[in-house]
Amino acid sequence: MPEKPSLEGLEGKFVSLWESAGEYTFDRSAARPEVYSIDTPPPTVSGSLHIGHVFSYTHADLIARYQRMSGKKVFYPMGWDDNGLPTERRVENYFGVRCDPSLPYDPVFVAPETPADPKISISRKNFVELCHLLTGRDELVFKELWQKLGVSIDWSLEYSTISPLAQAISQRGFLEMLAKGQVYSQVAPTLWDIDFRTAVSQAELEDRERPGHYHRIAFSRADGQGVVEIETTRPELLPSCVALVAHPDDARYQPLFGSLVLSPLFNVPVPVVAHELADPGKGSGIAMICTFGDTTDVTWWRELSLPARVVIGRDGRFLPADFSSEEFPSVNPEAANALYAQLEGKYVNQVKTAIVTALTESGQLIGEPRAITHPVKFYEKGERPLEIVTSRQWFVRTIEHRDELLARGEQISWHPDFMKHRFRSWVEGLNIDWNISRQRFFGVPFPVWYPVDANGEINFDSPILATVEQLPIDPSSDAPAGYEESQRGQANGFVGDPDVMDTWATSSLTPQIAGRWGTDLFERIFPMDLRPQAHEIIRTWLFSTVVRSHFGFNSLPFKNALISGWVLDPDRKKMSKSVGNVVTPMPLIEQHGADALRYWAASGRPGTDTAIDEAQMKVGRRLAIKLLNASKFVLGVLGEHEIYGATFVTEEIDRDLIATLRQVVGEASVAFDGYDYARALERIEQFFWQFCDDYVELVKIRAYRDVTSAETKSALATLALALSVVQRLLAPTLPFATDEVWRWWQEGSVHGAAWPTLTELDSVAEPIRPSLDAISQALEAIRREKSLAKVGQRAKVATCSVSGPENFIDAIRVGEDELRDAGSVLRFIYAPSTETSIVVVLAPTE
RNA sequence: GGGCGCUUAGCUCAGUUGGUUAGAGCAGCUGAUUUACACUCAGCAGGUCGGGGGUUCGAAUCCCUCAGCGCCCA
Repeated sequence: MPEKPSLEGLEGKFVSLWESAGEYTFDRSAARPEVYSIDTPPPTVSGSLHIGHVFSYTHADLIARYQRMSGKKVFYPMGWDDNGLPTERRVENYFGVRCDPSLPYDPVFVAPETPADPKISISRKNFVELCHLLTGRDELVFKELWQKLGVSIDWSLEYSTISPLAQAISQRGFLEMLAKGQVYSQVAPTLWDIDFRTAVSQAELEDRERPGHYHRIAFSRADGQGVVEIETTRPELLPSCVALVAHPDDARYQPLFGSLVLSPLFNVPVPVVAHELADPGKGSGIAMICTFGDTTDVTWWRELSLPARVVIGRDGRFLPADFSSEEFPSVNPEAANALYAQLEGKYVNQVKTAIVTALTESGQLIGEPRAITHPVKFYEKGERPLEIVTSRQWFVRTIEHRDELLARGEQISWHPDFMKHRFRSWVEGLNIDWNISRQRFFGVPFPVWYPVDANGEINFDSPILATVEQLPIDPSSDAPAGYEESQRGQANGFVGDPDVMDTWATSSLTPQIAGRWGTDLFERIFPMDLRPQAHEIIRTWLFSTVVRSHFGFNSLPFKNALISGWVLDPDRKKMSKSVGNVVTPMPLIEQHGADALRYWAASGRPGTDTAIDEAQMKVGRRLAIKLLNASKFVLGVLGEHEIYGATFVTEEIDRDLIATLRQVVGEASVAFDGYDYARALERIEQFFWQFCDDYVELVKIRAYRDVTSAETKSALATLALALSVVQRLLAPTLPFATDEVWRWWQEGSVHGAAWPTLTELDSVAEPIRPSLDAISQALEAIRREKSLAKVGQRAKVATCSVSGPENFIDAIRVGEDELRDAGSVLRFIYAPSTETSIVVVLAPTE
């Protein structure tokens, strides 16, 4: 025990101590019922470390530590999400490179020290190597934070989502879904980011309010009987118009259904059709259907069996189109082609301007465009609106399983409960199957090749599948069984599937990856007990994990979902890179200590957004310091004597202290069992300060008085018991300070000690009546009197007059000796009364 | 447009099935002080519980309604 206890350096000391002792190593022999398993979120290592990490990972760790002390074999792995677009972007910017899959591998390529400008184009393999290099570095930085924060992870279970293990499991999961018909590939209109040049899924969409204009445009009727006016925000899609649509009940347009109109400028005859999704109240009540302006266009195209007139390419530029062809059957192809010649190769905004100008000249733009603000679909990481392009993609069937997935959501125990609404409303709103293919580079490839026929055509309908034993494979460098690498891309040869999986297609298998699916470990940990995560990824990570587990195992992936809120900046604003208010955790840990940050995090209840509050961290730090000092003091009082057991607790006041503690243990355990770590801490903390400020002050003198007396032994036994219990109660929240003080007098780590139980306090008899509250009231009255008189707390009290009902007076009598000692009271006077009062008269000062 | 959450002291938040005078911490103010702790201790002050209405012997708590803030979904 140090002379002057301090929190300084505890993090470094215990991180290595725990690691070398294997304190948190999972017992691989444990059977499922003994295990508490945690489906730890693998953070995106290419994002910056921020305080939100400290927040939610502390919440999970509080539960992990509680369960471990309660006797469970805790499975607490750690993974890093390093595959996917965030890493690609970081690598592009960090080194100044760009992936060009058409380039050959350069075995001697060395990345520049500083970002190259302009960007260097490199092969896919070189690019992927740089991704590995950078994520490897990033992961070390992340690991250091988790360790310094005292998260009780078993680091031998570390994994990353791009690792061969994760790739093999992702590929196996994919092949199993394919075998069961739960995944399919299709050439279909897909939401597409023109900058990243990849498909995106519904889960990655976000609506952003953007200014736009309604353009009122006149279509001529083919029968020459006037015009039909439509309104559109996307006049640039006029060349891709395939129909006009109105609601079937709309009397204004019923006469037109089935008739033809001519698209302005391009003069392509298109039918007027009816569909319920047309909104009679929007614009003129009739809209044009294009290929494709939005997802409703896709629905109309599909349900009304309309032709497709594709004009927007994968890079967002307008594709060639021939208005004398069957695809674009203009009645005036020369004029249409002449106009279109000016549009080809241009971006959406340029085409829009050109078409609006042309419409104005032709007199088919009615009135001025009307400014509006409307929601536009963006890829969440993207900067330009999504387009819809037709491409081959892999989809997981979610829509047809909607009801089963909703039922799964109901089976999860959500903490807090109301978070289940997030899941439900997301599943209810699903309208596209989950697209899991991405046209990118740093991800898990699909374990699939396609045969090339004698004419050089790729046969997508009979893919060549890898076997589970081969996994992981990369179809772009591995040849399928029965083929030579030289046959790649050749007639009668093969090609590899060029895409990689959506990062959630891998992350949705975290229980399988962490649990080493296929080994006995998996059976010991699945389904997991706990999924801790933040609420913004309910629709991605949580949802996709439920899907995979439902399909693969007909099971929930985890029983409990502990949802953390967001960390807001000190002004309660959402943190974001663009605002520049993102807070990095390391300096805060260095300044306040890990226990202090954990204390702040632990005071943020599940699901509650919480502002960064350094004042609260300081409170946590004070609590940790108080624990050091109180422990030092109590152990000093205990001195070299033997530690008296609970049976020595005989004095009324001591028994009442233990009775109170018993209640705290009960409440804290119930709270932790219900994932309410914040409530548990609140009760424990309140008891601890009361223990220090009142109980210890009261029994100090008795504890020193006569080591052979029963009353002193009772005080020493109570102090020892309460100290041991409090140290353990605080261990999940303050792992560093508690382990420090625990080791001053106990064997091993507090984190391997048993969580306090009611049973271990059973041998202390209940007090005859509660007395501590009344005694504390008296102590408070004495202190108040001295404070008001502005004298020191050691000043003498002439009389302390206690009046009240019999049980109140009896309670005070129980603590009379202690009050006399702690308050320097010379004389007590008792008077029975119906009213309770304590009157303190100070002794005259000399 | 549909849904969820929040609104309690200057600030951050507790407040369980409705039940004495609504609590805590921080900040503020007034003091104490040196054998556990100045990263201390004691005390004081501070609130029409967002507004309105209702149920009830009794409402921060239950119901209705309005307003503001935040979020989710469409």
